[in-house]
Amino acid sequence: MDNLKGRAGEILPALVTTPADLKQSRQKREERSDAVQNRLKILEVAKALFAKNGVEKVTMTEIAETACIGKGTLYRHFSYKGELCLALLQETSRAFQNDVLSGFGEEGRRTTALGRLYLYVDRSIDFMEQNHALLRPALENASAQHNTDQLVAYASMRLLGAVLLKEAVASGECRSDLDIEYMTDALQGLLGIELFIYQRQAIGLSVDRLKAGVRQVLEGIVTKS
Amino acid sequence: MDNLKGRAGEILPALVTTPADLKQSRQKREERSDAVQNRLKILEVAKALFAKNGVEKVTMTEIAETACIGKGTLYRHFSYKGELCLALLQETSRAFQNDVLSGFGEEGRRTTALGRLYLYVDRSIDFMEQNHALLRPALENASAQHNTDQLVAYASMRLLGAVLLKEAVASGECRSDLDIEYMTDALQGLLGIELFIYQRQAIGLSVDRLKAGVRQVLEGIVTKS
DNA sequence: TATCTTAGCGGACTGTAGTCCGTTTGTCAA
DNA sequence: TTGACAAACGGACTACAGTCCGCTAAGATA
Repeated sequence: MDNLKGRAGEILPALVTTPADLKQSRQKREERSDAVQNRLKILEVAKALFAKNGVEKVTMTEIAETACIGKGTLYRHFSYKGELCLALLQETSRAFQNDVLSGFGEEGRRTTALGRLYLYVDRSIDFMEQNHALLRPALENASAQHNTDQLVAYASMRLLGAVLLKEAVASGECRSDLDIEYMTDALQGLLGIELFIYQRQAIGLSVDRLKAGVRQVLEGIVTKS
Repeated sequence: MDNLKGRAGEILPALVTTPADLKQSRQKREERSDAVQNRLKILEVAKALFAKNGVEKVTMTEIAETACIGKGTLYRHFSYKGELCLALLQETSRAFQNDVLSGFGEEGRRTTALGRLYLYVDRSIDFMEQNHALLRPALENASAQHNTDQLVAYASMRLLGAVLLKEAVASGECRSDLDIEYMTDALQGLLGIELFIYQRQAIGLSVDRLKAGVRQVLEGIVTKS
């Protein structure tokens, strides 16, 4: 398994760059026109099938057949269902990611480092609420898979949490003996999609309750005053 | 998806009772002798194969072939690999579960409710360290699956955390406005096997660091004195 | 326009999960 | 001991994931 430590530098830029962008800059030839067409067709078909039958129920074979392409072609574009989900999430994600990266715009600028950490939590939970159907398959087995996009997506989120935590500690708002590295993962755990779905659907907690809950945990590491 | 709320009463007794015990008390006829033999053979073969090739690599088909039984027979006993892992975990689990249920013996009696919560964390992490290879397949997709044993195992752990948290709040050691229900899930999240494996293997945190980390989080909800 | 190169295509193929159902056999009652 | 019955067996079968590799045609070159 890859060790993600210290890869922050390479990962961050990827956040604001789509895989397509990267490919174009790395490769000599552009993608062939039929390949572009097929990619679009796959995404279109997948989107429709997911909407109709639910992500879980749709098989890769079904997608290939519906799109009238061979399985080889499908797998050339997306090596498993999660990658397809990730691609469908791209548009939505970008807005979210830019928001986080920009420091949450005006709202973020008006508050402290700790405030931005809270904003990060709220936005993450909102994002999960809106996209959990695609997020689960997109991230499952993230640590086991060796899929680059998935690792990047996961590591990016982790890094953002780490940065915000570090800032909050540096600004003196959090206890200085905090194990930031552990807390980063703990935060990722609390904001994990599996836990989210369990809490929302099996336990029935509301979005606001989840936000308040994470906040309550974070309040615990705040410098006592 | 099942709502687990309020099922505490039925779940707790199951913890100290093996599936076999339950079957015996519920059914008229005892299990047929050839069935008992086959079950033992399957467990034996699975244990050996898991040890030799790693749980991930071993397939259900391979287990059936090695045990010289039909696939139907295998699936009659264990409907998927995780159930097999759960069965193999039974012995080890029981010691752990009894320990928790007994209130951590002498050590638990000498300390406070909060102390027992910390003990619970430590023991859980130790347990994961020893059994993660079987625990991951045993619990994966726990929320999605409708497997009874799995739900019981998961819900039992959740309940124990809830009880210990409640006691700690009742004894005045934790902030009284704590959202216990949320915190229960959060604790489950922090003690989740997926996060554990990620932190241990991908990030490389030590067992002691994990214990200390969870404790740091819990210290945050402790009544300030 | 003709030729060449190779990215991309597609479907046959392999391996696994999991089901189905006709057959076998352990157990119990007479 | 025998017959009846259901529990248990087992392997053929279906469905899906994912790979492989020979073929097709896009588009670069001249």
